[in-house]
Amino acid sequence: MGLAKTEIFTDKQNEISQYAKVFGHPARVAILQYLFKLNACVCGDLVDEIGLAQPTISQHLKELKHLGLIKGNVEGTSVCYCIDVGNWTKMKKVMSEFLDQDLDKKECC
Amino acid sequence: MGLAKTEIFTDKQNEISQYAKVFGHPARVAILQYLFKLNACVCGDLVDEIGLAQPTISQHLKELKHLGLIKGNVEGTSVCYCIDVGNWTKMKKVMSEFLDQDLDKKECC
DNA sequence: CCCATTAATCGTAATATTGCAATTAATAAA
DNA sequence: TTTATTAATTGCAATATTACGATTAATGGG
Repeated sequence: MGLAKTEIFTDKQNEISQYAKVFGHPARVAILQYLFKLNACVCGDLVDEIGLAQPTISQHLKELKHLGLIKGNVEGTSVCYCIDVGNWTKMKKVMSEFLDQDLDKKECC
Repeated sequence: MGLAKTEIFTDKQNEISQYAKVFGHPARVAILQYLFKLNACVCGDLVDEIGLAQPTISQHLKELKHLGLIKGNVEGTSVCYCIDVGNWTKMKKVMSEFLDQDLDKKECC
């Protein structure tokens, strides 16, 4: 099939997995880390920084933008990307709630 | 292609994306949440709880086990699964480091 | 206007993922 | 030993993802 049966899961479960999915590729992780590191916006030197072709980077940026984790601003011929702090914070709350579950007496085997 | 060029990324970036990838499907999120909720081990009532066929659940469990996030214990004809607390903690550290980056002055657009 | 620069989009090939029916393996019960 | 129960494995179809070459916007400089 190749497609997840999202309708049988809760909105929260789908939300968590959507965020996780976008982090599920090292290129997108690298892009986000680079945007954080620069402390300022970056354009297409992501293509130089990461060793992937321009269309590939563009595609990854699109997915990050689609989830709202980054914003893009046109500056002349280039486009400046940066973290969307508000949405990043929202995402962190959702992911933390999932990751930080009570670990007391969970093992039995 | 369909395959990520993992060799051009750091070990950390690949580690983060691997963890994220396994959380990138609502069924696996649901399985983990259920294991947390029960406060004890579960066997194959995951098949009843989640609405997917037994082979499908089995496959998802395999992926979670492969990353070490859950453990399985054979008990008679059934297998009891539970969270691997130690590895879950390790994973949390890696993911938190990535998610909790400094958000000060990151936006430009 | 013409050309250079930059990034998005399109098309496509290779591979991965998801899901399940059918089967197999493993153990327990009778 | 036979049978029932449970879970893993196999095989396969449908779809998604990844990557990139080629092309297409879109803007700026001359």
